[in-house]
Amino acid sequence: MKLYNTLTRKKEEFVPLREGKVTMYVCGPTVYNLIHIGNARPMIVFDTARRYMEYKGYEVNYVSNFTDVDDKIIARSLEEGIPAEQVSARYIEECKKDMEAMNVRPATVHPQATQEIQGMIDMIRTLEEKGYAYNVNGTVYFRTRKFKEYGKLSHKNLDDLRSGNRALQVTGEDQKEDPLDFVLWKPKKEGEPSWQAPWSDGRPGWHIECSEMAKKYLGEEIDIHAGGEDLIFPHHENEIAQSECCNGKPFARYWLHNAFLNIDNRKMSKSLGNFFTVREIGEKYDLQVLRFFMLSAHYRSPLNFSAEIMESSRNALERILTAADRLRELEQSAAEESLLEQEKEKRQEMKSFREKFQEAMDDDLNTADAISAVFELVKFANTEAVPEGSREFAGILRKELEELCGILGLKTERKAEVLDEEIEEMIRQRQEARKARDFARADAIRNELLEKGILLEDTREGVKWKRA
RNA sequence: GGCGUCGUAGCCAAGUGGUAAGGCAAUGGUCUGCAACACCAGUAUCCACCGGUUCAAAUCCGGUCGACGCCUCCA
Repeated sequence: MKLYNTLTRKKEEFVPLREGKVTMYVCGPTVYNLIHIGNARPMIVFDTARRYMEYKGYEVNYVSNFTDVDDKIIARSLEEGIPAEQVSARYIEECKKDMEAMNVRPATVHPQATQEIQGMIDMIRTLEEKGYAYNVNGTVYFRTRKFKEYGKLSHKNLDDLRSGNRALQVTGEDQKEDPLDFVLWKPKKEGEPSWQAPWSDGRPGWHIECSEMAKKYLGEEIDIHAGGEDLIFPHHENEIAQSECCNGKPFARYWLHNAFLNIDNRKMSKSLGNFFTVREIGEKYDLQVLRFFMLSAHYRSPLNFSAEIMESSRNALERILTAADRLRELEQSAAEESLLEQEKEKRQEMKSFREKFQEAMDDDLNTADAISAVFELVKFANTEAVPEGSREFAGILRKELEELCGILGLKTERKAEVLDEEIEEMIRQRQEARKARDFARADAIRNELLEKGILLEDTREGVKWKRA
């Protein structure tokens, strides 16, 4: 498969360091609040990448961190008058709930920064010993000038960066040797969480967290490092500097970055406050719809979120679920048991959809194109699986649909749900009215149910319902 | 200012040199008591605009206009 590598700005054939195994690190959220739908994009996209690689037979060691020490968490803890670790513990739990609802699988490991402080201190010491770090009154900085390749990921010209940073230099960063130097360790302020270290009681800089956690759980050299495109600079650039200077070898071979999610064509940002949490969206839609929406565009294209597009996504996903429901019914009710002659040919024909799907996914995870292959399979199933056919054929199609959807992390089975006795009774009454050909009454009951959010469908197999 | 991305039907979105996938919405039809689901049909002579290269371009090159991202915490 080919992946677009930010480092080389090219699509490259993916070859893991060790055959059959993939090590992958995805930068996770800072847990100071419920996650927003922008956070959800990398989670969904890279979870899909992981699922596809596993489908291809790779064993994927997938690590995604929680940043649980940070200014915003501290601010929140002061606001609520509770310890910072209570704030982060709460939002880690909430985040995991959202992930589950989006069908994002738990990572192999979800390390937390505060549990890995000693490793970070060790890394900083090594950097200091090698001359890549310096201590000024308890604050330790990374000496970017000493790392010749600094800027290779973001393809930045350091002189431009330095001139662009003039403003920073005059605002109290004058103790740095160079405006591009960044913090590895900072001393605590009153009331902040802190850890003992050779330079001061304090806490690590943001970038060193990921360098250390990737190293500890995946090794000094990893296959894939991923995250949002805004992390390219400075976060990932700094990770490269720290890791490569400390370990003396290349850090990540493939750098993957997802584009941003906009809201009604405007950038979403925490500081602007125009963001939706995943939780809020979950109140209006099944979060499978959000997942479908996220995968309907290529991960490197900007994606716009709006109510209209979510409606469209909901309906599109419904089409897939309806087809899956129908196949499951045919598996029970079709006339024949085993494959008919003409169905054997159809089974061969069916393989083209999977081929198209794989081709799309092999091409830098083109999920939009892969979804189109799923819809072609849906149409094929709706047309070719018939009550007069065999249960085996319906089953083959059902499994095919389930597997392709499964790679995308889309469940084809609806949540089992039991209706209120009152509603069941209304449905029964309507059936009686229909039997008596009292259609006025039948329609009245149907409309009443619709107002309660229950949509009825009369089929050959009897009356069915779903949420409107 | 530096680096980079994008502009395809009402909406979303693939396609990146060989003559426009797929989905949503809308329309007509079949099915249905009526609906819903499903199926069938048609639906962009054309891919922001201008010019160039080529037998051939939405796809390559140059320019124009427009939208946007990073360079600062941010997925």
